Amino acid sequence: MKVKPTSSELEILQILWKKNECTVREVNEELSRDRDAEIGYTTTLKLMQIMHEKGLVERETSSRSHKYKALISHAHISQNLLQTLIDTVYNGSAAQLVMQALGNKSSSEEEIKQIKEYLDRLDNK
Amino acid sequence: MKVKPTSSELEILQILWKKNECTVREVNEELSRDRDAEIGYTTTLKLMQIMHEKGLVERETSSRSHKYKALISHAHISQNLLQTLIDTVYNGSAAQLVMQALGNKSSSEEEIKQIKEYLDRLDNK
DNA sequence: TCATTCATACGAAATCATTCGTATTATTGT
DNA sequence: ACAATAATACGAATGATTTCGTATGAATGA
Repeated sequence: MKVKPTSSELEILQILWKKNECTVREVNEELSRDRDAEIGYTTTLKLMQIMHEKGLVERETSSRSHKYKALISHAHISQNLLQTLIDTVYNGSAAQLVMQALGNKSSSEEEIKQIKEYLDRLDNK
Repeated sequence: MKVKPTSSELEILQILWKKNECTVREVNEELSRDRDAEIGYTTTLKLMQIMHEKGLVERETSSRSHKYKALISHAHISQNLLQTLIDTVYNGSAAQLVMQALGNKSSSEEEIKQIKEYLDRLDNK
């Protein structure tokens, strides 16, 4: 149950989650856009081949340019990363993390309303 | 402004934050306790020397066994890691992260109450 | 057809992080 | 005083991740 994608692998998974299905070229272009530097095509290819060996992605090889898909869910990985962060940095307290997350300017009125509703729903169980 | 401690460095920072000031030996013992394997003294030493070069820690060299202190705050790093997680995994939405964090069994009644109070306080501004 | 283009496969260099061995020097207790 | 103990410094092995070059073969179009 311990899936630990490296940080490059995570970047690629992001893209696959967003687009659902991708060729290496698509991923490579997206990747080069995300970082500001250009990244070699074969670099991306190699990474994705390794991910395939590890079982992180599956691929459709019927057409010449293979189509890749993520095999682990976004929910699964994010849950994992989140838990790791809570354990290692917030000393196990989800509340602490939550409060820091909300302390940012990045959370709007609307978001906070959503969260309150969510908490109310949690309460009613 | 981009401080990116490696994962070993982060482990050491945890210890320094908790104890405020440490010798290499103290860190080494704590570290060996945290992982279940023994870790060589010089390994820890080297790591801390590198952290010193990088400016992650400062040290007091007046006594024979140097005293190390973290130079970056827990708040700063955790904010950073959190923001990275939100950006890369939750597509910039703190609310999404918060909801997933609270969906765990790891958050107790008490924690949820705390968060609600916190949100109310946020509202009154 | 055949040169060009574009895909995969794969080895290996480059980089970065972790780990430890050894040398050297300071401290301590008998 | 001096053997044993314990600290730093530092080079270098190991291991993991990232990057790319080159070989090869399939598709494309002039």
